[in-house]
Amino acid sequence: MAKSEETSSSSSSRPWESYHTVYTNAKAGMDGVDKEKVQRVVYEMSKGSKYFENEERKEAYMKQKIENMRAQRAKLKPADISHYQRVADKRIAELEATRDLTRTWLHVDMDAFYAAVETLSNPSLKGRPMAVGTMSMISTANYEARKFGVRAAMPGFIACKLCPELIFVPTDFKKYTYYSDLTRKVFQEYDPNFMAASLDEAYLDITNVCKERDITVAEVTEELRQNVYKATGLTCSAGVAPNRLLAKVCSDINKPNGQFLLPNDRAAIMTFISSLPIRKIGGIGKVTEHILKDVFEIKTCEDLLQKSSFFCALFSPSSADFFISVGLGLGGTDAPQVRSRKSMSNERTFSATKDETFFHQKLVELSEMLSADMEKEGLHGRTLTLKLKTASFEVKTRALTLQSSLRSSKDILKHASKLLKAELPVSLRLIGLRMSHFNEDKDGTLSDPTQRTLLNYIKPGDDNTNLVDDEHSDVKDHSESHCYTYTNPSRDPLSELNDNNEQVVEDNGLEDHECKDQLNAVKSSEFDAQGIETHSLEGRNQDQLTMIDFSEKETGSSSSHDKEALIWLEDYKCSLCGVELPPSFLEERQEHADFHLAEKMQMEEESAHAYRNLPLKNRMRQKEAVVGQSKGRKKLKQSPSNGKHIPIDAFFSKASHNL
DNA sequence: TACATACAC
DNA sequence: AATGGTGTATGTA
Repeated sequence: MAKSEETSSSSSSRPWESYHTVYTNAKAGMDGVDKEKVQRVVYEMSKGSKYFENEERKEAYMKQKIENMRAQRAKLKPADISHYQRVADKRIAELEATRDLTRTWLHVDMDAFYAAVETLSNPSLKGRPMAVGTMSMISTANYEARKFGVRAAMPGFIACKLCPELIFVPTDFKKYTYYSDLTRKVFQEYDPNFMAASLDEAYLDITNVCKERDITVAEVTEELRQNVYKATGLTCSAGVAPNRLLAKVCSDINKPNGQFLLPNDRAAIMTFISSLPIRKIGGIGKVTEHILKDVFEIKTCEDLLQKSSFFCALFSPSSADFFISVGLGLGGTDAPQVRSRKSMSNERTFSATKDETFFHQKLVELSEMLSADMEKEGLHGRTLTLKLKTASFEVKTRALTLQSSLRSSKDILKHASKLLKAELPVSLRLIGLRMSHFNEDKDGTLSDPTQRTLLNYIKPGDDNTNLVDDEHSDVKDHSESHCYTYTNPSRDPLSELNDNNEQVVEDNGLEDHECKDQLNAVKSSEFDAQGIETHSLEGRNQDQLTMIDFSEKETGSSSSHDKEALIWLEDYKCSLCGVELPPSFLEERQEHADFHLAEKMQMEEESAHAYRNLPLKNRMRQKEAVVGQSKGRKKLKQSPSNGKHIPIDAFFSKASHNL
């Protein structure tokens, strides 16, 4: 009753309490945090935004879902309930029979991993509140920052408000991967088949080590953590339990730099589980917690077992099994199997726009990235999914399954743009592409992984490629996304040419300057400076490349097209205006050509009389002007839509005749 | 198969 | 000014 009083008053007098974020959940290092203040600040910074509106929309949807479930629950008659209770009891017995207490699982979790690594490479950050990420999004915060309520997944500008002293460090996945590999070498000594869950988490079956070395679980765990520290200078926390689900819960208990052991004993497990809030369980998130609490008054894992009849009555069998298993303290104990990847994707966020030329450009980039990533793993896919996030944060996916699998960026682009066209017009803030339904590579054209030109150049010798490597394929990240402009092999030779280019050298100097400023402002490490340098270098090389492509082809083919005919340079760019349209855009290209033809005819007609009387010299000059214009456009290709005579938007608008 | 959700890090 | 990217699983139609 005290609770209902609370909720009813909060919506009117204290509006921030009804904005349910994830930022005030109990988390390691957040003990002394003034939650009410955090809640208020987050609300103040968020309200009125598109994001906020979307959160409200989602919240409303959830409430609806809860109401539906309540109604269904209310429909159950006493007879139904006793029926489902029998069903549940049977299922409980069956699941109980699968309990395996013979294995000892250890879950390791590095403490504030990204932040800790950054502090290692820049010790002046020690003891100061710091976050890894940007003003838009924080990946990790160190413990000093967490005291202020700053935490992962919080936007940086809100964190700033909570902690004005907060230092931001940009993410550098190369570094984290390097340290992650060091930790994994340690893990390997305890379990050669350990499961890497992410860069900073792993599951180890330490049953055998304990037996073989005849030492206690506690000793093994202490030793492992000590060895991780020796190898990396980083602390970690560990949890030990008879299954992975519980081990994960346990590793959180004495975080940071601590461990917690749950004995392989049923009574101990049930005691442990009984008071455990369901939200601590991996797989139970904000929504599930809310539903279980509001519809069934379930807060702890013990409650899960008490209310199991409802699961059998109202949830799918697999959900019911999951909830009951959790209530029994069951979890995975089996040996990790090698799972093949199911999908591969990339997506980019940008400031919301309706610019269809921009969309097209994004699709080109995403297609090329995705294609390159698939090639690296020798994959071909059959299902392509386009992901869109509208300016109002609504997420849409549009999928297409093909008869035969594909991988080339052109094919991907062709289908992706078809999917996108059907959605126009829209205002978007994100576009993504996902490929799934894989077939293994037949022709074995695995590209050599030595192609990481820039990485080698920037940070030599960071690699120990003989790591254990499980399914931690989620390690693709910024380091790779930065490289996408280099993934087109046909361009690589040119990029080397550019290294000797005078202008690039000059720009390098400029960039250095910027990096130093960054360094001072952020008090960051030299790695970061290099990261920045990498990024902007690529952008410039891209421009350089395009120019070179252009002039080469222009001079090379000028003899053959005395009528100023449109040709597709590099099979890709219009020789007349520079617009980029891959061969797969057949209709688009035809229209584009028609446009130029019409334009030319009109021009000729208008100036036919005067032109014919001009001396040859002037006619040449006129032609040069066209070329010069094109070159200029290439340089300014960051804003491609401002070219009046490029009707690319029209291609997108005419969605219908391509479907 | 298509799409939306939920979840994790 | 400003709220990410990658991957899996699951429910539903």
